[in-house]
Amino acid sequence: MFSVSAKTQYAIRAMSYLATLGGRSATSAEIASAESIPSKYLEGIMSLLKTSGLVDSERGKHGGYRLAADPASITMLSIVEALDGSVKPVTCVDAIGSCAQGQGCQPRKFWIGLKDAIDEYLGERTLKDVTEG
Amino acid sequence: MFSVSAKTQYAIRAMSYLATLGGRSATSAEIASAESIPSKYLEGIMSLLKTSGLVDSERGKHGGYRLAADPASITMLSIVEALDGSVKPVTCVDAIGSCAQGQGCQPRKFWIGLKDAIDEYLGERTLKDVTEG
DNA sequence: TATATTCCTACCATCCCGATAGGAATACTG
DNA sequence: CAGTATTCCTATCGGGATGGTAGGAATATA
Ligand code: FES
Ligand code: FES
Repeated sequence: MFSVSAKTQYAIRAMSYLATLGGRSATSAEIASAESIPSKYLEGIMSLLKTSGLVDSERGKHGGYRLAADPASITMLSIVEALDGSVKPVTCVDAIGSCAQGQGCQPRKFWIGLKDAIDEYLGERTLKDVTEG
Repeated sequence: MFSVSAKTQYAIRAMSYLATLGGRSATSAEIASAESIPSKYLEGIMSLLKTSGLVDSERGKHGGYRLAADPASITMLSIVEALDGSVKPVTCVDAIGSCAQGQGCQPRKFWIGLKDAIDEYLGERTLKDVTEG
């Protein structure tokens, strides 16, 4: 239960690898090789990270990816959300009525509390913590 | 991300309904009707709850289900685990080496910390809290 | 015997996910 | 300009999980 998608695990390992380079840039292929990630699959992941503004990219020869910010200021929550979207134990977390149960049910507050607990854990740890810890 | 299966949501609503009966027993059909759950699907869910010892059952005419314990002593974690298994952000939470990454990777502690945070939240709330709150 | 229920097994449709393929756009190099 | 290395885009595929249904066997009551 609550298993994390391979996509997100890959993304975090990739970000972690970039963090060890001290600002140097790396190609998708280099990261894939270093972290044992299917190379072609990683390309798509890096694109998502780019779209979310977590990494910067340059195309063409000598292109590659680099972190867009300091590892200490990139929260794990931002990485997770970039790939799998925001934490939603149930579909009605923000808008009540978006559940199968129209008007909300008893356990709803409980699920929202769970979301808050997860968000808090993910939000207060940074890429730096994870890479060094 | 981290969405809860319909199965588990159904189970919690069913347990919550049983909790309101004050020890009286209810048939699967009654619960299904009261909580708008596909009746035949709920049958399977109730069986799982039975196997896990969370409810008691009686067969035959005038059979049905009742809570096996006081709502205040049934943790939400026990319900969740009965249906979707234990919380496992990554496959190697207990046994290192059971991940694709053989020897463990940097983010592993981070994932285990997440598991602990979720387990704590689920473990310290009871069916009573959820049904009344 | 008739009826109401739990319980068991099989099945199905659909969606999601991890992964691959092929190429277009872009940028550097000589 | 030609060649090459890279990001980026789109399409596709196989497998597995998931939500849900069907049918009936076992069991208990009346
Ligand atoms: S109505 Fe959304 S969780 Fe019950
Ligand atoms: S080795 Fe299990 S999470 Fe990385």
